[in-house]
Amino acid sequence: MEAALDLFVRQGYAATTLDDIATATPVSRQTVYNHFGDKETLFRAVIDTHLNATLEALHASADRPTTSPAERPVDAESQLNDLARRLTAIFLNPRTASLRRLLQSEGPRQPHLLELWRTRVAGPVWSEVISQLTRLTHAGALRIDDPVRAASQFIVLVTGTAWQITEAGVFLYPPPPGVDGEQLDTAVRSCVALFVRGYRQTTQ
Amino acid sequence: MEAALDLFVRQGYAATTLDDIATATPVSRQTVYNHFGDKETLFRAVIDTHLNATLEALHASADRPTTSPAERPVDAESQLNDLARRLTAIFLNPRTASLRRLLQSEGPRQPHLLELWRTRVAGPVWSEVISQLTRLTHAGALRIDDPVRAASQFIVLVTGTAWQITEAGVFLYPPPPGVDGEQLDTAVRSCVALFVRGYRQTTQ
DNA sequence: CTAACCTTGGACACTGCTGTCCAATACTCT
DNA sequence: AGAGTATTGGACAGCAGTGTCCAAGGTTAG
Repeated sequence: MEAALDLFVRQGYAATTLDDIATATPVSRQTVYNHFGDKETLFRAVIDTHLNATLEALHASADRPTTSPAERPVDAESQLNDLARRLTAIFLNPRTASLRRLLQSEGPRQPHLLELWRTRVAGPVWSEVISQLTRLTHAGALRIDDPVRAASQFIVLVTGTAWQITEAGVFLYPPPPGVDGEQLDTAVRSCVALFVRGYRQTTQ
Repeated sequence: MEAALDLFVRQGYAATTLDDIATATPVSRQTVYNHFGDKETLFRAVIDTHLNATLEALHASADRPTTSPAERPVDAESQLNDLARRLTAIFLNPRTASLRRLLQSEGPRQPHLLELWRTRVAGPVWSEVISQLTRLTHAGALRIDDPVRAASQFIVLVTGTAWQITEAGVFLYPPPPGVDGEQLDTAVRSCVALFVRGYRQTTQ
Protein backbone atom coordinates (compact mmCIF):
# COMPACT_ATOMS: atom_id res chain seq x y z
CA MET A 1 0.00 0.00 0.00
CA GLU A 2 2.74 2.44 0.81
CA ALA A 3 4.42 1.36 -2.38
CA ALA A 4 1.25 2.04 -4.34
CA LEU A 5 0.85 5.46 -2.79
CA ASP A 6 4.45 6.23 -3.56
CA LEU A 7 4.13 5.25 -7.20
CA PHE A 8 0.88 7.10 -7.66
CA VAL A 9 2.40 10.20 -6.15
CA ARG A 10 5.58 10.05 -8.16
CA GLN A 11 4.18 9.01 -11.52
CA GLY A 12 0.56 10.04 -11.37
CA TYR A 13 -2.43 7.80 -11.68
CA ALA A 14 -2.42 7.38 -15.44
CA ALA A 15 1.29 6.68 -15.74
CA THR A 16 1.40 4.05 -13.02
CA THR A 17 0.77 0.53 -14.25
CA LEU A 18 -0.30 -2.39 -12.15
CA ASP A 19 2.93 -4.10 -13.12
CA ASP A 20 4.83 -1.26 -11.53
CA ILE A 21 2.88 -1.73 -8.34
CA ALA A 22 3.21 -5.48 -8.40
CA THR A 23 6.97 -5.47 -8.91
CA ALA A 24 7.43 -2.83 -6.20
CA THR A 25 5.44 -5.01 -3.84
CA PRO A 26 5.69 -8.45 -2.25
CA VAL A 27 2.47 -9.53 -3.94
CA SER A 28 1.68 -10.36 -7.50
CA ARG A 29 -0.42 -8.46 -9.95
CA GLN A 30 -3.09 -11.13 -9.87
CA THR A 31 -3.44 -10.80 -6.12
CA VAL A 32 -4.01 -7.12 -6.46
CA TYR A 33 -6.88 -7.86 -8.79
CA ASN A 34 -8.21 -10.49 -6.40
CA HIS A 35 -8.36 -7.93 -3.64
CA PHE A 36 -9.52 -4.82 -5.41
CA GLY A 37 -10.76 -5.96 -8.76
CA ASP A 38 -10.04 -2.64 -10.36
CA LYS A 39 -7.31 -0.10 -10.74
CA GLU A 40 -9.73 2.67 -9.84
CA THR A 41 -10.90 0.79 -6.76
CA LEU A 42 -7.32 0.21 -5.73
CA PHE A 43 -6.63 3.89 -6.12
CA ARG A 44 -9.54 4.86 -3.92
CA ALA A 45 -8.59 2.27 -1.36
CA VAL A 46 -5.06 3.62 -1.24
CA ILE A 47 -6.28 7.15 -0.72
CA ASP A 48 -8.82 6.06 1.81
CA THR A 49 -6.33 4.10 3.86
CA HIS A 50 -3.79 6.86 4.00
CA LEU A 51 -6.41 9.49 4.64
CA ASN A 52 -7.63 7.55 7.62
CA ALA A 53 -4.09 7.18 8.89
CA THR A 54 -3.63 10.91 8.51
CA LEU A 55 -6.81 11.52 10.42
CA GLU A 56 -5.69 9.33 13.30
CA ALA A 57 -2.34 11.06 13.45
CA LEU A 58 -4.14 14.36 13.42
CA HIS A 59 -6.42 13.47 16.28
CA ALA A 60 -3.58 12.02 18.29
CA SER A 61 -1.69 15.26 17.82
CA ALA A 62 -4.78 17.30 18.68
CA ASP A 63 -5.28 15.51 21.95
CA ARG A 64 -1.84 16.10 23.28
CA PRO A 65 -1.63 19.87 23.78
CA THR A 66 -5.03 20.21 25.39
CA THR A 67 -3.60 18.45 28.44
CA SER A 68 -1.74 21.57 29.54
CA PRO A 69 -4.59 24.05 29.59
CA ALA A 70 -4.84 27.77 30.01
CA GLU A 71 -3.33 27.97 33.47
CA ARG A 72 0.24 28.33 32.31
CA PRO A 73 1.63 31.78 31.55
CA VAL A 74 0.13 33.27 28.43
CA ASP A 75 3.36 33.65 26.56
CA ALA A 76 1.94 34.08 23.09
CA GLU A 77 5.18 33.46 21.28
CA SER A 78 6.03 30.19 22.93
CA GLN A 79 2.50 28.90 22.63
CA LEU A 80 2.37 29.82 18.98
CA ASN A 81 5.73 28.20 18.52
CA ASP A 82 4.23 25.00 19.84
CA LEU A 83 1.31 25.35 17.50
CA ALA A 84 3.61 26.05 14.59
CA ARG A 85 5.70 23.03 15.40
CA ARG A 86 2.63 20.86 15.37
CA LEU A 87 1.50 22.37 12.12
CA THR A 88 4.80 21.70 10.41
CA ALA A 89 4.91 18.22 11.84
CA ILE A 90 1.53 17.45 10.33
CA PHE A 91 2.41 19.20 7.14
CA LEU A 92 5.69 17.40 6.66
CA ASN A 93 4.55 13.99 7.78
CA PRO A 94 5.50 11.84 4.81
CA ARG A 95 2.12 10.21 4.57
CA THR A 96 0.26 13.49 4.75
CA ALA A 97 2.61 15.13 2.31
CA SER A 98 2.21 12.35 -0.22
CA LEU A 99 -1.53 12.42 0.17
CA ARG A 100 -1.58 16.14 -0.30
CA ARG A 101 0.42 15.93 -3.46
CA LEU A 102 -1.72 13.14 -4.79
CA LEU A 103 -4.93 15.00 -4.12
CA GLN A 104 -3.46 18.04 -5.72
CA SER A 105 -2.62 16.30 -8.97
CA GLU A 106 -5.42 13.77 -9.15
CA GLY A 107 -7.98 15.62 -7.06
CA PRO A 108 -9.93 17.54 -9.67
CA ARG A 109 -11.30 14.25 -10.91
CA GLN A 110 -12.18 13.03 -7.41
CA PRO A 111 -14.19 15.88 -5.92
CA HIS A 112 -15.52 13.85 -3.02
CA LEU A 113 -11.96 13.12 -1.94
CA LEU A 114 -11.26 16.82 -1.88
CA GLU A 115 -14.38 17.31 0.16
CA LEU A 116 -13.19 14.71 2.63
CA TRP A 117 -9.82 16.37 2.93
CA ARG A 118 -11.41 19.72 3.48
CA THR A 119 -13.82 18.70 6.17
CA ARG A 120 -11.70 16.13 7.97
CA VAL A 121 -8.20 17.57 7.70
CA ALA A 122 -8.19 21.22 6.73
CA GLY A 123 -11.24 22.08 8.79
CA PRO A 124 -9.95 20.86 12.17
CA VAL A 125 -6.57 22.45 11.61
CA TRP A 126 -8.12 25.79 10.81
CA SER A 127 -10.51 25.81 13.68
CA GLU A 128 -7.74 24.86 16.07
CA VAL A 129 -5.59 27.76 14.91
CA ILE A 130 -8.54 30.12 15.07
CA SER A 131 -9.48 29.05 18.58
CA GLN A 132 -5.91 29.41 19.82
CA LEU A 133 -5.66 32.88 18.36
CA THR A 134 -8.94 34.04 19.87
CA ARG A 135 -7.91 32.57 23.19
CA LEU A 136 -4.65 34.50 23.13
CA THR A 137 -6.56 37.58 22.13
CA HIS A 138 -8.98 37.26 25.03
CA ALA A 139 -6.06 36.70 27.36
CA GLY A 140 -4.66 40.02 26.22
CA ALA A 141 -1.50 38.57 24.70
CA LEU A 142 -2.46 39.48 21.17
CA ARG A 143 -4.71 41.98 19.54
CA ILE A 144 -6.52 40.42 16.63
CA ASP A 145 -9.59 41.86 14.97
CA ASP A 146 -10.24 39.23 12.36
CA PRO A 147 -9.21 35.82 13.69
CA VAL A 148 -10.01 34.04 10.45
CA ARG A 149 -7.74 36.28 8.48
CA ALA A 150 -5.02 36.07 11.10
CA ALA A 151 -5.31 32.31 11.14
CA SER A 152 -4.98 32.25 7.40
CA GLN A 153 -1.85 34.35 7.62
CA PHE A 154 -0.40 32.21 10.35
CA ILE A 155 -1.02 29.02 8.43
CA VAL A 156 0.30 30.45 5.22
CA LEU A 157 3.44 31.69 6.91
CA VAL A 158 4.24 28.49 8.73
CA THR A 159 3.32 25.89 6.16
CA GLY A 160 4.58 28.00 3.30
CA THR A 161 7.94 28.30 4.94
CA ALA A 162 8.07 24.62 5.72
CA TRP A 163 7.17 23.86 2.14
CA GLN A 164 9.83 26.22 0.86
CA ILE A 165 12.58 24.68 2.91
CA THR A 166 11.73 21.06 2.29
CA GLU A 167 9.95 20.20 -0.90
CA ALA A 168 10.81 23.57 -2.18
CA GLY A 169 13.24 22.53 -4.73
CA VAL A 170 10.44 22.79 -7.17
CA PHE A 171 9.87 26.46 -7.56
CA LEU A 172 11.99 28.56 -5.36
CA TYR A 173 15.17 30.27 -6.03
CA PRO A 174 17.80 28.81 -3.78
CA PRO A 175 18.05 25.31 -5.24
CA PRO A 176 17.35 22.30 -3.00
CA PRO A 177 19.12 23.25 0.17
CA GLY A 178 19.26 19.83 1.78
CA VAL A 179 16.64 19.51 4.45
CA ASP A 180 18.00 20.64 7.77
CA GLY A 181 15.81 20.29 10.80
CA GLU A 182 17.56 23.04 12.68
CA GLN A 183 17.32 25.45 9.81
CA LEU A 184 13.65 24.67 9.45
CA ASP A 185 13.06 25.26 13.11
CA THR A 186 14.69 28.65 13.18
CA ALA A 187 12.87 29.66 10.02
CA VAL A 188 9.52 28.68 11.48
CA ARG A 189 10.34 30.40 14.72
CA SER A 190 11.21 33.53 12.84
CA CYS A 191 7.81 33.38 11.18
CA VAL A 192 6.08 33.09 14.52
CA ALA A 193 8.11 36.01 15.81
CA LEU A 194 7.07 38.09 12.84
CA PHE A 195 3.46 37.15 13.42
CA VAL A 196 3.58 37.98 17.09
CA ARG A 197 5.30 41.31 16.49
CA GLY A 198 2.68 42.13 13.88
CA TYR A 199 -0.24 41.32 16.12
CA ARG A 200 1.02 42.48 19.47
CA GLN A 201 0.51 46.16 19.83
CA THR A 202 -1.39 47.75 17.03
CA THR A 203 -4.59 46.72 15.36
CA GLN A 204 -5.33 45.72 11.78
CA MET B 1 -1.16 25.87 -28.18
CA GLU B 2 -3.21 27.37 -25.41
CA ALA B 3 -5.57 24.45 -25.82
CA ALA B 4 -2.71 22.00 -25.48
CA LEU B 5 -1.44 23.71 -22.35
CA ASP B 6 -4.90 23.67 -20.93
CA LEU B 7 -5.38 19.98 -21.55
CA PHE B 8 -1.96 19.08 -20.22
CA VAL B 9 -2.63 21.07 -17.09
CA ARG B 10 -6.07 19.65 -16.49
CA GLN B 11 -5.45 16.03 -17.36
CA GLY B 12 -1.72 15.60 -16.99
CA TYR B 13 0.72 14.58 -19.66
CA ALA B 14 0.00 10.87 -19.66
CA ALA B 15 -3.77 11.19 -19.67
CA THR B 16 -3.91 13.66 -22.53
CA THR B 17 -4.16 12.07 -25.95
CA LEU B 18 -3.32 13.68 -29.22
CA ASP B 19 -6.91 13.18 -30.25
CA ASP B 20 -7.98 15.34 -27.34
CA ILE B 21 -5.64 18.06 -28.46
CA ALA B 22 -6.68 17.76 -32.08
CA THR B 23 -10.38 17.96 -31.38
CA ALA B 24 -9.89 20.91 -29.03
CA THR B 25 -7.98 22.69 -31.75
CA PRO B 26 -8.59 24.03 -35.26
CA VAL B 27 -5.92 21.69 -36.69
CA SER B 28 -5.92 17.98 -37.24
CA ARG B 29 -3.94 15.33 -35.44
CA GLN B 30 -1.83 14.72 -38.53
CA THR B 31 -0.82 18.35 -38.69
CA VAL B 32 0.37 18.22 -35.13
CA TYR B 33 2.61 15.33 -36.08
CA ASN B 34 3.82 17.22 -39.13
CA HIS B 35 4.89 20.10 -36.96
CA PHE B 36 6.30 18.40 -33.91
CA GLY B 37 6.74 14.79 -34.88
CA ASP B 38 6.37 13.64 -31.32
CA LYS B 39 4.13 13.99 -28.32
CA GLU B 40 7.13 14.66 -26.13
CA THR B 41 8.43 17.31 -28.51
CA LEU B 42 5.02 18.92 -28.59
CA PHE B 43 4.96 18.96 -24.81
CA ARG B 44 8.33 20.65 -24.58
CA ALA B 45 7.36 23.13 -27.24
CA VAL B 46 4.22 24.00 -25.34
CA ILE B 47 6.13 24.56 -22.14
CA ASP B 48 8.82 26.50 -23.91
CA THR B 49 6.38 28.81 -25.62
CA HIS B 50 4.46 29.63 -22.50
CA LEU B 51 7.59 29.96 -20.43
CA ASN B 52 8.91 32.52 -22.86
CA ALA B 53 5.63 34.38 -22.75
CA THR B 54 5.82 34.36 -18.98
CA LEU B 55 9.34 35.70 -19.12
CA GLU B 56 8.32 38.56 -21.37
CA ALA B 57 5.42 39.45 -19.11
CA LEU B 58 7.77 39.32 -16.17
CA HIS B 59 10.30 41.64 -17.74
CA ALA B 60 7.63 44.02 -18.88
CA SER B 61 6.32 44.15 -15.32
CA ALA B 62 9.84 44.54 -13.95
CA ASP B 63 10.56 47.54 -16.13
CA ARG B 64 7.55 49.50 -15.08
CA PRO B 65 8.20 50.29 -11.41
CA THR B 66 11.85 51.19 -11.89
CA THR B 67 10.72 54.32 -13.68
CA SER B 68 9.72 56.00 -10.43
CA PRO B 69 12.95 55.68 -8.47
CA ALA B 70 13.96 56.29 -4.91
CA GLU B 71 13.15 59.98 -4.77
CA ARG B 72 9.57 59.57 -3.70
CA PRO B 73 8.71 59.40 -0.02
CA VAL B 74 9.83 56.17 1.60
CA ASP B 75 6.43 54.97 2.66
CA ALA B 76 7.24 51.35 3.24
CA GLU B 77 3.68 50.15 3.34
CA SER B 78 2.53 51.69 0.10
CA GLN B 79 5.67 50.63 -1.72
CA LEU B 80 5.34 47.10 -0.47
CA ASN B 81 1.70 47.15 -1.45
CA ASP B 82 2.77 47.94 -4.98
CA LEU B 83 5.27 45.14 -4.88
CA ALA B 84 2.69 42.76 -3.51
CA ARG B 85 0.23 43.73 -6.19
CA ARG B 86 2.79 42.99 -8.86
CA LEU B 87 3.61 39.68 -7.21
CA THR B 88 0.02 38.56 -7.13
CA ALA B 89 -0.51 39.75 -10.68
CA ILE B 90 2.36 37.58 -11.85
CA PHE B 91 1.29 34.73 -9.65
CA LEU B 92 -2.31 34.76 -10.82
CA ASN B 93 -1.64 35.40 -14.48
CA PRO B 94 -3.47 32.49 -16.11
CA ARG B 95 -0.54 31.53 -18.27
CA THR B 96 1.89 31.59 -15.38
CA ALA B 97 -0.49 29.75 -13.11
CA SER B 98 -1.04 26.99 -15.64
CA LEU B 99 2.66 26.69 -16.26
CA ARG B 100 3.32 26.49 -12.55
CA ARG B 101 0.79 23.74 -12.08
CA LEU B 102 2.13 21.85 -15.04
CA LEU B 103 5.70 22.06 -13.82
CA GLN B 104 4.56 20.99 -10.42
CA SER B 105 2.91 17.82 -11.63
CA GLU B 106 5.11 16.95 -14.56
CA GLY B 107 8.29 18.65 -13.37
CA PRO B 108 10.08 15.87 -11.57
CA ARG B 109 10.57 14.14 -14.88
CA GLN B 110 11.76 17.30 -16.60
CA PRO B 111 14.50 18.61 -14.31
CA HIS B 112 15.89 21.04 -16.85
CA LEU B 113 12.50 22.70 -17.09
CA LEU B 114 12.53 23.21 -13.36
CA GLU B 115 15.99 24.67 -13.63
CA LEU B 116 14.77 27.10 -16.26
CA TRP B 117 11.86 28.15 -14.07
CA ARG B 118 14.13 28.64 -11.11
CA THR B 119 16.74 30.75 -12.82
CA ARG B 120 14.52 32.71 -15.18
CA VAL B 121 11.35 33.20 -13.13
CA ALA B 122 11.86 32.53 -9.43
CA GLY B 123 15.35 34.04 -9.34
CA PRO B 124 14.42 37.49 -10.67
CA VAL B 125 11.35 37.68 -8.46
CA TRP B 126 13.34 36.85 -5.36
CA SER B 127 16.15 39.24 -6.07
CA GLU B 128 13.69 42.01 -6.75
CA VAL B 129 11.96 41.47 -3.43
CA ILE B 130 15.29 41.25 -1.64
CA SER B 131 16.58 44.44 -3.20
CA GLN B 132 13.41 46.35 -2.37
CA LEU B 133 13.58 45.22 1.23
CA THR B 134 17.22 46.16 1.64
CA ARG B 135 16.51 49.50 0.03
CA LEU B 136 13.72 50.19 2.50
CA THR B 137 16.00 49.09 5.30
CA HIS B 138 18.76 51.44 4.26
CA ALA B 139 16.23 54.23 3.98
CA GLY B 140 15.30 53.61 7.59
CA ALA B 141 11.74 52.61 6.86
CA LEU B 142 12.22 49.02 7.95
CA ARG B 143 14.59 47.17 10.19
CA ILE B 144 15.55 43.89 8.65
CA ASP B 145 18.51 41.80 9.67
CA ASP B 146 18.20 38.93 7.26
CA PRO B 147 16.76 40.17 3.97
CA VAL B 148 16.66 36.73 2.43
CA ARG B 149 14.52 35.38 5.23
CA ALA B 150 12.32 38.44 5.23
CA ALA B 151 11.89 38.16 1.47
CA SER B 152 10.93 34.56 1.86
CA GLN B 153 8.33 35.50 4.44
CA PHE B 154 6.99 38.29 2.29
CA ILE B 155 6.68 36.08 -0.74
CA VAL B 156 5.11 33.28 1.23
CA LEU B 157 2.57 35.60 2.80
CA VAL B 158 1.52 37.30 -0.40
CA THR B 159 1.50 34.42 -2.84
CA GLY B 160 0.19 32.00 -0.25
CA THR B 161 -2.75 34.28 0.45
CA ALA B 162 -3.40 34.79 -3.22
CA TRP B 163 -3.32 31.05 -3.74
CA GLN B 164 -5.66 30.47 -0.85
CA ILE B 165 -8.26 32.87 -2.12
CA THR B 166 -8.21 31.83 -5.74
CA GLU B 167 -7.17 28.31 -6.56
CA ALA B 168 -7.59 27.47 -2.96
CA GLY B 169 -10.56 25.36 -3.28
CA VAL B 170 -8.25 22.45 -3.24
CA PHE B 171 -7.07 22.24 0.32
CA LEU B 172 -8.38 24.93 2.49
CA TYR B 173 -11.24 25.01 4.73
CA PRO B 174 -13.66 27.61 3.49
CA PRO B 175 -14.79 26.01 0.26
CA PRO B 176 -14.29 27.85 -3.05
CA PRO B 177 -15.37 31.33 -2.15
CA GLY B 178 -15.80 32.67 -5.66
CA VAL B 179 -12.85 34.78 -6.66
CA ASP B 180 -13.39 38.34 -5.63
CA GLY B 181 -10.84 40.90 -6.69
CA GLU B 182 -11.69 43.25 -3.87
CA GLN B 183 -11.50 40.56 -1.25
CA LEU B 184 -8.16 39.46 -2.60
CA ASP B 185 -6.85 42.99 -2.52
CA THR B 186 -7.79 43.61 1.07
CA ALA B 187 -6.37 40.24 2.11
CA VAL B 188 -3.06 40.97 0.42
CA ARG B 189 -2.98 44.43 1.90
CA SER B 190 -3.57 42.98 5.31
CA CYS B 191 -0.58 40.70 4.77
CA VAL B 192 1.60 43.63 3.83
CA ALA B 193 0.39 45.48 6.90
CA LEU B 194 1.29 42.53 9.09
CA PHE B 195 4.71 42.37 7.47
CA VAL B 196 5.39 46.04 7.93
CA ARG B 197 4.23 46.01 11.55
CA GLY B 198 6.47 43.03 12.18
CA TYR B 199 9.53 44.62 10.65
CA ARG B 200 9.10 48.19 11.67
CA GLN B 201 10.35 48.68 15.18
CA THR B 202 12.04 45.70 16.66
CA THR B 203 14.69 43.41 15.29
CA GLN B 204 15.06 39.69 15.13
C1' DC C 1 -3.84 28.40 -64.65
C1' DT C 2 -0.49 25.69 -62.79
C1' DA C 3 2.90 23.85 -59.88
C1' DA C 4 4.52 23.25 -55.37
C1' DC C 5 3.21 22.83 -50.88
C1' DC C 6 0.15 22.04 -46.77
C1' DT C 7 -3.78 20.11 -44.58
C1' DT C 8 -7.14 16.58 -43.80
C1' DG C 9 -9.26 12.32 -42.54
C1' DG C 10 -9.24 7.58 -42.88
C1' DA C 11 -6.84 3.24 -42.46
C1' DC C 12 -3.43 0.72 -40.18
C1' DA C 13 0.58 -1.53 -37.76
C1' DC C 14 2.51 -1.67 -33.31
C1' DT C 15 2.91 -1.24 -28.56
C1' DG C 16 1.65 -1.36 -23.82
C1' DC C 17 -1.93 -1.74 -20.34
C1' DT C 18 -6.11 -3.61 -18.26
C1' DG C 19 -8.63 -7.21 -16.80
C1' DT C 20 -9.60 -12.45 -17.17
C1' DC C 21 -8.66 -17.34 -17.05
C1' DC C 22 -6.37 -21.28 -15.47
C1' DA C 23 -3.45 -24.71 -13.75
C1' DA C 24 0.25 -25.27 -10.54
C1' DT C 25 1.87 -24.23 -6.10
C1' DA C 26 2.01 -22.54 -1.34
C1' DC C 27 -0.34 -21.73 2.82
C1' DT C 28 -3.58 -22.42 6.88
C1' DC C 29 -6.40 -24.74 9.95
C1' DT C 30 -8.03 -28.67 12.03
C1' DA D 1 -1.70 -35.45 6.88
C1' DG D 2 -5.37 -33.46 4.25
C1' DA D 3 -9.07 -30.32 2.82
C1' DG D 4 -9.98 -25.84 1.75
C1' DT D 5 -8.27 -21.46 0.44
C1' DA D 6 -5.07 -17.97 -1.26
C1' DT D 7 -1.22 -16.85 -4.27
C1' DT D 8 1.44 -17.14 -8.31
C1' DG D 9 2.95 -16.70 -13.05
C1' DG D 10 1.90 -17.27 -17.58
C1' DA D 11 -1.04 -16.77 -21.44
C1' DC D 12 -4.35 -14.13 -23.66
C1' DA D 13 -8.33 -11.20 -25.39
C1' DG D 14 -9.66 -6.52 -25.85
C1' DC D 15 -8.74 -1.88 -26.03
C1' DA D 16 -6.67 2.60 -26.45
C1' DG D 17 -3.08 5.47 -27.89
C1' DT D 18 1.09 6.54 -30.74
C1' DG D 19 3.06 7.23 -34.86
C1' DT D 20 2.96 6.22 -40.15
C1' DC D 21 1.16 6.17 -44.77
C1' DC D 22 -1.54 7.82 -48.35
C1' DA D 23 -4.73 9.71 -51.45
C1' DA D 24 -7.95 13.43 -51.86
C1' DG D 25 -8.74 17.99 -51.44
C1' DG D 26 -7.13 23.13 -50.42
C1' DT D 27 -4.03 26.95 -50.43
C1' DT D 28 -0.49 30.09 -52.08
C1' DA D 29 2.60 32.21 -55.42
C1' DG D 30 4.26 33.01 -59.82
